[in-house]
Formats: sequence, C-alpha cells, structure tokens
Amino acid sequence: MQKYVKELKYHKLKITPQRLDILKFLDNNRVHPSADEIYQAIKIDSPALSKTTVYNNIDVMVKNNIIKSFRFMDSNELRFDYKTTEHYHFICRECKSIYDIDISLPYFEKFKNYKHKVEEFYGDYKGVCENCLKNNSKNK
Amino acid sequence: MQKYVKELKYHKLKITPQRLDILKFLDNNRVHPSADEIYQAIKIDSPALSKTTVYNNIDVMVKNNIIKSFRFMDSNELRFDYKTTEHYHFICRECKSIYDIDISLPYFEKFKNYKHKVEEFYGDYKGVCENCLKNNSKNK
DNA sequence: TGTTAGATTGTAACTATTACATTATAGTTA
DNA sequence: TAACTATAATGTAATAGTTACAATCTAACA
Repeated sequence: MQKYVKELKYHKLKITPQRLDILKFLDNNRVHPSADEIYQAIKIDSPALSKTTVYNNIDVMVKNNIIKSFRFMDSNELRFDYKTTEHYHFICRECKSIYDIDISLPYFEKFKNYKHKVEEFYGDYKGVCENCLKNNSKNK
Repeated sequence: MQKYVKELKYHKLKITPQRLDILKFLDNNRVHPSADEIYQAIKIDSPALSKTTVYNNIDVMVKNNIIKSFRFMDSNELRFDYKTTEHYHFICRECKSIYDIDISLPYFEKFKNYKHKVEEFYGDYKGVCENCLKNNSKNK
C-alpha cells in the first residue's frame, strides 16, 4: 500500500481511501477494466463509494500520468491500466478476449524525419485468438 | 450516381434516396465525418431525413463493407469513411486536425507466424502537425 | 398494380460520462 | 490537539451519442 501513497504524494494529491482502492484494484487487475468495472469491484467492500468519485479520480490520475486511459476501437467505453510499458491490444472477434501484445514494433523510428512530429501511438489488432483457432477449424 | 446504385445492388440492399445521399456525401467528403455531421449535411437539401435513418444505414453499410467505421482514441463518437485503402490517422494535439498517413507499414508481416491470427488493425498517431510546428517554435 | 419485406420516421430509452451543489475530510497551522 | 481550509466525496441531474421500438411508407418483384 505504501507505494500508492508515495505515488500520490509525488504528484501532490491527497491520500484518500478511495484513491488507494482504485490504484490497488488497477495494479492487481491488469485486465483493462472500464470505469464501471472498477466501481462495481470496489463497491463490494466499500459500499459508500460513488461512481462520480471513480470518474473524478480516474481523471486526475490520468492527467498525472499515474494510470493510462484508452479505448478499444469498436467500444464506447474508456478503459484503464495501471502504469504499463508500451504495448498493443489484440481482440479476438470470436470470444472477445483481450490479449496484450508485447512485440515491440519500430513505429517511431519510421517517423524520424516525417513532416508531423509523432509523439504517441494507439493501436488495436483484431482477429482470431489461439484458443478459438484450436476450437474451430473454420477460422484457419 | 450509378456507381452507388451498383454498390448497393451488389449487396442486395434496396436503393433509397437516403442511402444514395449518404454514400455520395461520404465519397465527396473524405474527412472522417461523424454520424451527426453526415446527418446535418444531408438535411440541408433533404429536411425530412431522420437521424435514425442515418444510423440505420451507416450500420448496414458498415456490415456490408461498403463504408468503414472507426473511432479516434480520445473521442466518444464513431466516424465513417467511404471505402478506403488501408491508412492510419495522425491527430494534432494543438489544432486537432486529422491527417491521413499513407506510409505503408509492415504490420501484418510481423505476425505471419504469431500464435493469434491477425486480420485487422486500427491505429492513431498523435503529436504536433507540420503547421503547428511552423507556427509555434516551443513544439519543436 | 398489388403485395410485402424491408426502409424510414419520430419518440423514447439507454449507456457512458460530466456538471453541479452539498457535505465531508486530509493535511496543514495555531 | 483543535480549528481551518483547500480539496475530495457524494448524489442528483444533465448531456452526448447511440439504439430500441412502433407506426407508416416504399422499392422491388410477381
């Protein structure tokens, strides 16, 4: 728990039980949860939690770069990750599972002398996952 | 106009003035418009148009691969393109302009022997565009 | 020309998110 | 330790984008 306190203090944010709960949840559940999933999970042990608090804190933590927010291309809800190394997502069109792809790709090198200054990249890959390939030969 | 009729017929979709208007608009305005932008534009000449019709038709045309739908990572609205070659988007964090990036990147080659079967890719690049770099030296 | 499956329309519902006002509390100071 | 104050938490209401639904209409075919 001390590491979350340290993290918040570093960014001059007040230490509140709600913030610690959210950080702890994101750190222990690296499944790109949505705001509602975070809310529902924490509410079990802290029923007084308000969804607005989840949104407020997510917001302030994203702005302070403590957590990352992103969105899958075909989804209408934002998703969140405790600080991660750069990675991409693979979404299976059969079972909808989300896998992290950790293959490092030379995106930025390509843009060394490009007319625009490229700073960030977001990407999703889509297809059929390992398991669905195994279970359903028509996908091969 | 005949090419839109042909396109719809090929997919066994009924030819309606609304569908032709939407296709024509998307073909002539390759600026990734949102559903509302499509609706507002066509309404000028066809005031009876319903927004539900825009959504319905967008939906059926996406499903038939006549148009493409996608979403910018930090936006909550879907955007649409008349059939395009594969390309990526660059969004300027200063002026919010959207540029198409037509540099072809060897994404799929990397995944030839990957455990998952990669079929589609969506990506956004973000940074500072050519013009904003020129106009504001602090971005360099 | 009549029939009918499918399309269009308008309204209402829904989901994710944000705005806002009130109450509470973390962290500082006396 | 108590009091103070800036910030945070809460609940409600509002908003934006989209979808569901029922009634009406029309394109395409016999």
